[in-house]
Amino acid sequence: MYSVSEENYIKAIYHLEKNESTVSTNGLAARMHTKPASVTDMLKRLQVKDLLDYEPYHGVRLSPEGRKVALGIIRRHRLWEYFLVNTIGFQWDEVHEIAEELEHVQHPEFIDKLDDFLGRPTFDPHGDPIPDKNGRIAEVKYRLLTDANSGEKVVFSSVGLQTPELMNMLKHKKIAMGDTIEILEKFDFDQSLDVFINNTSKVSLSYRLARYILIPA
Amino acid sequence: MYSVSEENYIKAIYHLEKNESTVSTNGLAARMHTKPASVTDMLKRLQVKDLLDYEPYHGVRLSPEGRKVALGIIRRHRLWEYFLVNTIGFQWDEVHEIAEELEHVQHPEFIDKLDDFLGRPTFDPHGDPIPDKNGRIAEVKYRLLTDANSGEKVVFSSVGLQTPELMNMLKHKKIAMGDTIEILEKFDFDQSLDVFINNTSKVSLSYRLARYILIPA
DNA sequence: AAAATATTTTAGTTTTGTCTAAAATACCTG
DNA sequence: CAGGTATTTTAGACAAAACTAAAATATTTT
Repeated sequence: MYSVSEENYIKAIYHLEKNESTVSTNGLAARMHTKPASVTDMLKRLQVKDLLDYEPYHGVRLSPEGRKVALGIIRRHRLWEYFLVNTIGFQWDEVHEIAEELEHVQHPEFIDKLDDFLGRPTFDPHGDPIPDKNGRIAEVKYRLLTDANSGEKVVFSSVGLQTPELMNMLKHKKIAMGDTIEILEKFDFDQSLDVFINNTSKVSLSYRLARYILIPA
Repeated sequence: MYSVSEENYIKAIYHLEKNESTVSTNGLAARMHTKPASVTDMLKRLQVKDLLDYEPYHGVRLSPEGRKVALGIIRRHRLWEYFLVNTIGFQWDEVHEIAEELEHVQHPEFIDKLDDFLGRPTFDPHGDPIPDKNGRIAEVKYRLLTDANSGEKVVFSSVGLQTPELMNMLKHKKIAMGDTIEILEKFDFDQSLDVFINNTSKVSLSYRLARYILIPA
């Protein structure tokens, strides 16, 4: 249907739209590890295919069709992540790259069968909701760990970013999804936090790290 | 590592080498549904990458490295076929196309984990042997159903071709892998066969069809 | 062995997706 | 609001993988 490259652009736009209302060429280029000129080229192609509304110099938004395509890609990605962790035993922090490849294998009948086999899961191992076969997706509200107050005891429920760098960081600090985090102290000086993990180990988290640790709203 | 297109050429050459000792440009073009000129282009590229030995006008053979790559692709293809049938419930005649896409997802660690999860199977649902992680593959000898004698009772063990057309044909005749086939009569006129399937139903098979039904040697 | 035929390669295009350098537009600041 | 900076687009190239048409090489036939 659509090429791997086209799908990756659609997916990136979808994710960027969650933060900014309209997506910029430079923003897309940064996220895709490509140059702004290449982005412009692709946007023009995707515009023709009615996957997005693109106004030169004024950013881009997904069309309804584009959003549908995006949800399909995200569905495949997250189902595969679920499979990799719950079926064949990967750690939750190892699966993003592999799912990134698998998500481009289309064949709707196949994906639905995989979905059934997995038991129609609604959340992937990172805490992100999985769209169902009709594109319906749970609206989940998280807040950042940095917004929790001193003394609060919360559950690590999702990550705000999925790079190997972040995964390494978390592994090194021995913090995993589902862990209980108690805020011991918040430092004004550098916004860093001291926390208590699972009532067991005391850890210090920088502001930049804590921003990507999501907890229930 | 290698592109999808490169992998498909490598795989095709590997399969063609099983019949002819050296593979022709036209033969490859036919199998790849492409033109001879395109094949020549690709052969030159693959030659540079040391995946094959190519002598202009005199055909091509895989290099040792090329053979290694081919076995990796075939391993992935057949593991996925096994997964599709035995894990998520596809019929054995529906899985070839999907595996054709999945086989190009690399990530060795992932494939080995999948292999472990499946229980390191040695044969795929079509009766073809699956290379292990070191590229070792069972040497299986089959003969064609057309070589069986009248009165013989044999087991349908593998197929000589994997096209939707053949799969449809077999489904229509209600013949599946593992079935017992008794040769009732062989007709000299058109080389067709009358056979008895699972001691139950009498079916007539054309020579062209029976040639693709493989039985233990 | 020359002619006819079949196979294969070369040459020149096309499409997709990328790039760099330069031009155009938007925005920000004084 | 004019000038400077930042962002975005255009123009022109390139590589991969395909194509068509024409040229080159092999094979087969007589």
